[in-house]
Amino acid sequence: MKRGPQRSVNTETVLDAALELLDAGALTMRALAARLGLTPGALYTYFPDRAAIVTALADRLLGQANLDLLEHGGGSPAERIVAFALNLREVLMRHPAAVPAILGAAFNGPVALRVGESLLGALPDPRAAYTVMVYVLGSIALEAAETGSPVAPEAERIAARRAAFAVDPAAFPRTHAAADAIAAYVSTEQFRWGLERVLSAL
Amino acid sequence: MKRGPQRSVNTETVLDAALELLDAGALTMRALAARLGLTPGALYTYFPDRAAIVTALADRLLGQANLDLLEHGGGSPAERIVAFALNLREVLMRHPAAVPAILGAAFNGPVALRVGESLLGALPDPRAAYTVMVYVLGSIALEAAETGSPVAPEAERIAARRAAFAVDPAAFPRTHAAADAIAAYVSTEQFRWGLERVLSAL
DNA sequence: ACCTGAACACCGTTCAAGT
DNA sequence: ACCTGAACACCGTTCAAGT
Repeated sequence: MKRGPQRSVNTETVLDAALELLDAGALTMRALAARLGLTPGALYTYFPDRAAIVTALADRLLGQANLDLLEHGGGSPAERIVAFALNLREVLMRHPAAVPAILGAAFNGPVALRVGESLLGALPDPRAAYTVMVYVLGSIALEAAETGSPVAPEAERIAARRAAFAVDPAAFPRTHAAADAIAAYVSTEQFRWGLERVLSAL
Repeated sequence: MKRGPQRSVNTETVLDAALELLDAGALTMRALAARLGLTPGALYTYFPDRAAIVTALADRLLGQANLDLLEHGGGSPAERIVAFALNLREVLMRHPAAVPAILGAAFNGPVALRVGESLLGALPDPRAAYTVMVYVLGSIALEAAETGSPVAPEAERIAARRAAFAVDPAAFPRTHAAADAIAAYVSTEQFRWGLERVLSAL
């Protein structure tokens, strides 16, 4: 399962190992160094501190989303936004532990700038573009917050939510009646439904 | 500025001190104990671990929002949702360091259940209600992520964003042209504008 | 430039023992 | 029930010294 120490260490191999550890909820400078066959202090040759590693990871992950779907995809601007958003959600939900970092470093990184520029191409009003970003990143953040690693398939996660859901029907009648829909809050269908509604208003 | 150790320690006084430390970005069990005139181990009489303190803090903060605005306020359901959302944003933005915890513990706490139930009263379709929650919590999370403590007034934060904003106009023409609007992403006006658009589609 | 060894200044949590 | 003292098993970061 685990690979041995890397042959040659560089910025990229440090990030590779850091992402694996972050996914496992065990990203410490000491664990990272050990995995690379180094002493903790050696890491400071590659990054100034731990936060810089996490920021670089966030930008790199954002870069794995397929921007072509937004820039050169088929269909209307709204359809291209939906396609890109679905892809971004898929990419980020592979690494839920990294999502809070992306929220934090959201718009400082070089990749984030490109995404923002392309989004303004599809949706020229910046207020509208930001509303979409808020919805997409907010959805992913809420979903990631309750997801462990490794990420279970969506159907399983929804079933687990449904099974764990128990509220007093007398105190919370509407919530109790909506249990099925609430369990499906983390579904692709809910994500798409909300996004399409939001886009229809912009 | 700082108060001395509390006279009598209980769950509430622990949370009071914990919130002050969280705001200062310095919530450690040792600092918390010291502020209460205790030894670190004594804290485990009140809470099972650090995470439980943060969760309790998140629920308590959510409880400071005025739910009456949503349940018994005047105007249409949409107007009541806007009024409550503005109030919630104000309450949470007083403690930006606590916001990630609220995102995480969003819907486990007792107060969160009450908020959800009331929201379903104003917006009976659960998919629509969740879309609103995503927008509101997403907005607040993005805003909180870039805010230090203590929180500067909104006008100052926007001016600082505008002053710090510099992108290559050749590489990012649309982003460059939208600089003023982008600086105002964290404004109350942007928050309200987006929320009203979202509500209009639901 | 890259890395080690060792240290510094911290963490959260546990637990026997006291009151 | 509440608290201390002391320990255990960790952290991130720095830095002189080596290559």
